[in-house]
Amino acid sequence: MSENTHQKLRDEIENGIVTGVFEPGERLDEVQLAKRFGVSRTPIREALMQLSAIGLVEIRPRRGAVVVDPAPQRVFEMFEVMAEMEGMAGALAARRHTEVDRDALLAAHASCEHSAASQDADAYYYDNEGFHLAIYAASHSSFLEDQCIALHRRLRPYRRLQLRVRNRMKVSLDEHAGIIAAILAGDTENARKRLRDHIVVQGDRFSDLMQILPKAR
Amino acid sequence: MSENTHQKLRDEIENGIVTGVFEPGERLDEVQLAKRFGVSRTPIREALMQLSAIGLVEIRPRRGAVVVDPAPQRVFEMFEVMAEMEGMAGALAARRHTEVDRDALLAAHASCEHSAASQDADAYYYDNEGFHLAIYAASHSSFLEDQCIALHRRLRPYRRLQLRVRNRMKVSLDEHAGIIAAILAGDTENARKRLRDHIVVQGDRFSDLMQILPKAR
DNA sequence: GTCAATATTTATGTATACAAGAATACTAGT
DNA sequence: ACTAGTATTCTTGTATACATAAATATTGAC
Repeated sequence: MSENTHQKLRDEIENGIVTGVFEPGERLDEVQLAKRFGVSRTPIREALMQLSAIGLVEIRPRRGAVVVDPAPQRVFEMFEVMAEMEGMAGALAARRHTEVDRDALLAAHASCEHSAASQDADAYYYDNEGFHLAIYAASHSSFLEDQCIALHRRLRPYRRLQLRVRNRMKVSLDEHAGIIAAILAGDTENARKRLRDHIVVQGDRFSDLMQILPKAR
Repeated sequence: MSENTHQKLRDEIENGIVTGVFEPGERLDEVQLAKRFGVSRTPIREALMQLSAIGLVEIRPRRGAVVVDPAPQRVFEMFEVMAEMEGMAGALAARRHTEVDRDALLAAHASCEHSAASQDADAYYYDNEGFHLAIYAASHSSFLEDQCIALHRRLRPYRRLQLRVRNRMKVSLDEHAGIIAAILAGDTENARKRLRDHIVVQGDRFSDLMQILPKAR
């Protein structure tokens, strides 16, 4: 290992959790992970410590680490907060966006249109992320951007499920169009409201998804 | 050490950073900390890992950990986000607070009045924290509450400075009264606005404080 | 005397060893 | 056969050892 291993392990494991390689509630055995990644327990533990600090895993004393499995109520709250933060990012973006930001937003939106047109849910999922990242960047608040990215990341698994909902891509795309228009027009409160609703809708749909989720496991 | 050491160390070091025992920019030497707390480097490192995950320290590969010293711009952004989150908590509290919450809010407010009356800045600082915690709790969103507490904690050092500003206690108290009234009246948007402004004012004052800060070091 | 190249030292990163608590298996007694 | 108590195993938590990169000091040349 040439460079800092625990950093990479942190990313690997975090990614594994977010993409479902490690399922919620799953026990993360240190020696098992160590073998898996071909390292000793030390960097594994350091990675798990970091993940516990950001709330992705829970470490119970003397009983090891498990992937947190937030109650539906809590996930709903996370969407609620996400909605507010996205709204804030949109409001700031409306006020502060530069020409570079505008081009990035339009390009991201175009990508979404493209993948929606070809009915490619995976591609749309990816491009949608880019769209939201562009908004965060346009807010010109690096702290808000960091916070949004972190929360967005944690909600990934739940958001991914939502694209399976019928017609969601089309609706999402329409909402994006309205959001972009509001931001580029400099209409802060409209941008805030539209983004907030955009996420809240996802949260509302979430209750439907919770009905399906248990079966998937 | 009978129980999980790294957890305690994490809290100790975090507290040290937040209260100024470890100054921003200060290098956190592992062996030094290990000696200081009478443990080996291992749990110290695990504690530092956790602190780096929440952004309180920065770990540069092979170059050790330092207490992060956010640029003024970034601190301002943190206040901006804090304002929005507090506003959200207030809005939710206005809608969802129970009788227990109401009593807690009134009690917290009474404590603030008391310490303000006796011109005790330290006591007011403490009671003020209790007031805000009561609002978070009344929001009945455990995730929002956690986020607010975490951010509130990180802004502690900067907020502490602000009470030195002349008359700040009196003004703060008046604002609290308005906030409580809005929450108890169930006026969500008024509560949001008042709380947002309450924090933003702190942020605005912050620019003044940045002029003083460099001298203090 | 100053700068550069090299040697030494110091601190971090990772692995391993050891200690102790929790989970599990096993044995004995009813 | 089932329960309770004990023994064993397994895993985490902490300490220590070793390797390696960065920082510092030293020496030599100009």
